Amino acid sequence: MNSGLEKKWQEQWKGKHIFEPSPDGKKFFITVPYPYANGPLHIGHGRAYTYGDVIARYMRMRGYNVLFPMAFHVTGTPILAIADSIRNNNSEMIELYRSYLRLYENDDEKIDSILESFKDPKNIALYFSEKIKKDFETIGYSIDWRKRFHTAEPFYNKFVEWQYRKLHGMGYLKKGDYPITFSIVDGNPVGEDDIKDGDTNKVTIIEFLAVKFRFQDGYILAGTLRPETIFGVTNIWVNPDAIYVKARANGEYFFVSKEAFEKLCYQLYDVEKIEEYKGDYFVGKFAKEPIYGREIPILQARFVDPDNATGFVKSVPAHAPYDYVALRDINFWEGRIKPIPVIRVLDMGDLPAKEIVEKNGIKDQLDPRLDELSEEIYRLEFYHGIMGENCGIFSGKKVSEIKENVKDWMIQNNYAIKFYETSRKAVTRSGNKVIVAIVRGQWFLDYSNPEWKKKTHELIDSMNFYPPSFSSQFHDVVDWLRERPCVRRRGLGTNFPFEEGWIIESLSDSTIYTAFYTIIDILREMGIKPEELTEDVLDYIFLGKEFNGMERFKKARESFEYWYPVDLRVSSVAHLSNHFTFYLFHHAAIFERNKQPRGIMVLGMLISEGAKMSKSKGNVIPLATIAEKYSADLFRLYIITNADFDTVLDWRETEVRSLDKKLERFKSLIEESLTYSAPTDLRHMDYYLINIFRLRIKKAIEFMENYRFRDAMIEIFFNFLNDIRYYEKREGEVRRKQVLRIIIDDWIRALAPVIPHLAEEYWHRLGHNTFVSLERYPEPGDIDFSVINSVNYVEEILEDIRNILKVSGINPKKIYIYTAGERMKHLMNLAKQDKSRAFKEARNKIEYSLLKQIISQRLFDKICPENEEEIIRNSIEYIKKELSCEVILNSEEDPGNKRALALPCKPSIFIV
RNA sequence: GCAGGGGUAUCCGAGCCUGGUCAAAGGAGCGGGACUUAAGAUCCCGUGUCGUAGGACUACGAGGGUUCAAAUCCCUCCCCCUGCACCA
Repeated sequence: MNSGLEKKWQEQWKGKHIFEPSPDGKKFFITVPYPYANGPLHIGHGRAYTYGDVIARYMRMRGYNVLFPMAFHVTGTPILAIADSIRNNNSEMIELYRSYLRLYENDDEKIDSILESFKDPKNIALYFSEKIKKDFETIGYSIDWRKRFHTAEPFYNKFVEWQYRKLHGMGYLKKGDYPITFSIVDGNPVGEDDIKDGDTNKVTIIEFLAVKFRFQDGYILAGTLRPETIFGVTNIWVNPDAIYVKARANGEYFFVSKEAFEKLCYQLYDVEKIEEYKGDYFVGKFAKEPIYGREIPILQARFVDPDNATGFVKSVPAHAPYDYVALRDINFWEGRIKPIPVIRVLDMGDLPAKEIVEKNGIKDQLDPRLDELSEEIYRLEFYHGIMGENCGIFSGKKVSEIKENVKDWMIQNNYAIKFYETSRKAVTRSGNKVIVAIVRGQWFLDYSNPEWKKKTHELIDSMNFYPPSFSSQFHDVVDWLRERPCVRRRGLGTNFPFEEGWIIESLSDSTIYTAFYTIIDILREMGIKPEELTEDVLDYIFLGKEFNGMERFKKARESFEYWYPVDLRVSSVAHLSNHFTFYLFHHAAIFERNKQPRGIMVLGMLISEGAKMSKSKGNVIPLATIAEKYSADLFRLYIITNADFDTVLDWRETEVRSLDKKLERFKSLIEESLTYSAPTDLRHMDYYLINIFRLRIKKAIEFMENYRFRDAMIEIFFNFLNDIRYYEKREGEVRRKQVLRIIIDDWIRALAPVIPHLAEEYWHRLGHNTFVSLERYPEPGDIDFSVINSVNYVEEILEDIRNILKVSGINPKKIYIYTAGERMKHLMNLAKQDKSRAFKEARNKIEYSLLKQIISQRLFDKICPENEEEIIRNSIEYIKKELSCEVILNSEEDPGNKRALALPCKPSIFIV
């Protein structure tokens, strides 16, 4: 809508390089996490950058030398996977990308050729980073594009490598085994994106315990999530129709289902199949439970799923509804099995499973309600259960306290091994089964290191958070972060420096890159080659360690010294428990105290028409269409004003349109004033408008100092628009146009951070030839509150009169107003200090009841003008006009006997 | 499960940290009026209940409590949302 005007100023800013600062004066360094460049961005991404930009622009106008850079993230598998899909002619992916390209291209042939180029992942990253940059320019962000880079560049690889050398040197890297979701057919780990419905129905990894029951020359493995009930095991369940396997692993023989065997191949070492059986082979045979060596029977049950855990289930009929019902179905194996209670719960008998099953009238083992009941009993026993006398060293302990200990104890005594299973049956997008595999030799960032945690806690204590409550949340996250795998087998990114064949994972390579912004353009400008970024060089630049030959890098060192640390990092709450926290950890580890982050601003998420944006709902709004469809300034104004920064922001078309009307109103107010000049003979209402404007500016600045731009804009945009409307009501349109000229310069500067294009345009049309973007933010100046108060006072009287009219239904001919005399003022002042003394001074009933009113309405706390009569007299014409009838002030006439009832600040009123 | 956040009038959404000035900001919607040939836009008034004088009553998820006074502080319960690890 404004695209011509907006483009004009964007080009001017760009052409004059006004957002490309050099070290000079007091600095402010603000960053927003870079986006992943695998497609067009939507307005959700725009929220963080808009906030960042508004702050950047505000701080610039407050006299800071502001750096606001950005770059592009390309690390990881998604871009690779997209290129693969396009190469494999995956029609879904091709259509998706075709639709993305249509946002930017209208020539079908060109789209095809670009799609063709996407078979190379680098081209996807390059194409979209270029487009994202263009989109951002259309929103008017004051970004310093000289700092741009992407995370697969050799320069960046050197930087990340350096970081990992530092971390390794400090002992913050670790190596070990790690369970992951995995596809056997693809031979790859799979992430949420690779799993069918993985985004809506998450798959997590569940750690089962596979209990070892001695059977023939090996062990039957029975999976369980409740190891503490092992003491009450009475039998083992097997599915008679499933296929089972005898396998060798870890030097022992195991019996498990065929499916479990496949999983174990990826969880244990050197797993080998020896023989296959049908499930009924086991039925009626015996195995030995590991604790006491009791012989227990193996029985058949249809509820046993061979594709869940090991395919054998240990049976604890006293506490597991499934087991109880299955045993009941076979008449407790002709009475030879008796449930063994091992957990006591108050208010329940010995056999909770029996109780709950009978209470709910469960008929057989396929009843779907059994899942819920199992859950219920689990909760009950976990939180309120005590281990019985037959539980060895655990007897008498609370279940919730020893559950983990039982697990450890069983593993240590070789009674059981771990078995990992997915939380639900899952397949990849191409339909291949997902299992849990253990990665050997996985490298981790050791976030559990107490010394590292301590440093990070200290950092958090030294920082500012917006909103402040997030400080404690960060402490919490730091406390329970554990080892985090930091390398992957595939994807774009930086090679792991300590072992071939690994790539540093995408979140792990994006922790301290804000430091890189300070030097990247200098490296390029000076023709420095990536391979020159040796450990010595980067130690010098970032840590100040001198070395022979450091002269060449002096400029980079100085730039880092000047700009670092980041003063404010802005991003959405989604980054809290990952990126933001890693950002803090890594800074705490690597940089000196005075180079650690100073502030973090956490934004709420953005939804569209009341729902989370998603392709399936069709409510995703691409950033690319915003400037053209609405105008950048309208978008920015909406983002800033429609919700507090720390709450959910809902993009609603109807609300955008209604905001647009407000913006149009603003535009016409300004434009209508351009041809007028300021009046020289200032009147009462002129002073009112000037002073209320100053007051609004003052409040706005106070809000903005805490980055509360919404509140600030409510003052200087919405409320002030209302002030102007009120002024016009009282003084007329022409006068309004004239008087606005007095404050128009200040007003435009005040709004410039949020609506920079309009501000720039009007600033120039007012005859200035500087950029408003580089002007100083207005100062409020002295505020005369008496003018403001007197206007409010008159409005309160009007409100009272209207209320009386409404209730009484009188059609007024004459209105009498009486202001309070000195006597009542005196009593009020007394009441403020000493209520009982005031009552003593009351001379009569009327005074007494008025005093009561004063106290109950707390009139003495109101800002009450001294000269009430004069104020009303000055506005009497206005009052008459508003009520269209005669208004008589402090007349000798007193037809309603109201004169004596006047209170300070609350004149009495009589209407005929 | 673990952690965090929330439930406010027709709807969206402020306020609660620092209790009173809160029938509760700001929008949207709805009703009435002005303007207009009309529609739209804009502006004004109204929008819990009752009330022939500026008031009273009932209200801020439910239930208790603290207090002269609670949407705001404390306790219990119910419900909802977000993140949880290789996914950027």
